[in-house]
Amino acid sequence: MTRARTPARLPRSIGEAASRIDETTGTPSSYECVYAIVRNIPRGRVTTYGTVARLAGRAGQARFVGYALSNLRDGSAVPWHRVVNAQGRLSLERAGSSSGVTQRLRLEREGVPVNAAGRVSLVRFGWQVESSPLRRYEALQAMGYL
DNA sequence: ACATTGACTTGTT
DNA sequence: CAACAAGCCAATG
Repeated sequence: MTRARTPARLPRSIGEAASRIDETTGTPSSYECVYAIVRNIPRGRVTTYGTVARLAGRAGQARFVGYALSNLRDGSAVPWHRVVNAQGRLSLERAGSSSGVTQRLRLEREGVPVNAAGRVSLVRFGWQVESSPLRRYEALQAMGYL
């Protein structure tokens, strides 16, 4: 089994949050920091890969977030369907993944409309954590990871 | 060790 | 709008 690895760029306290093991998925702990943020996206809201990356202390590493989410196994409790790309589109649909249907259904079930082009209004349904006074550390603190 | 590949983003044309 | 380029970085062969 792989040893818990702490992302080098993260302050120790955040790194410790990241090292919390998710036994259910058995995923590498470096992904756990990403999952921690995603778990805090409220029902009926969506946010972008880039925003999750920023809150996870990985600004500019949106791809890493996508990679982490792709590593989730089926049935995970992490609400991955609330993460869309910067244009408000469902990346899974564009990638031709069958999970795109699941994402669309889950979003619509919680009141987030997806239009025919596979797009969500970030203005109306975007998670507002960015525009709040909360910044990276404070956001994590508020979420109980510091 | 090197190249390729993504559930990405931003800026430029 | 669409297409392209550059930047990003862990995983994979």
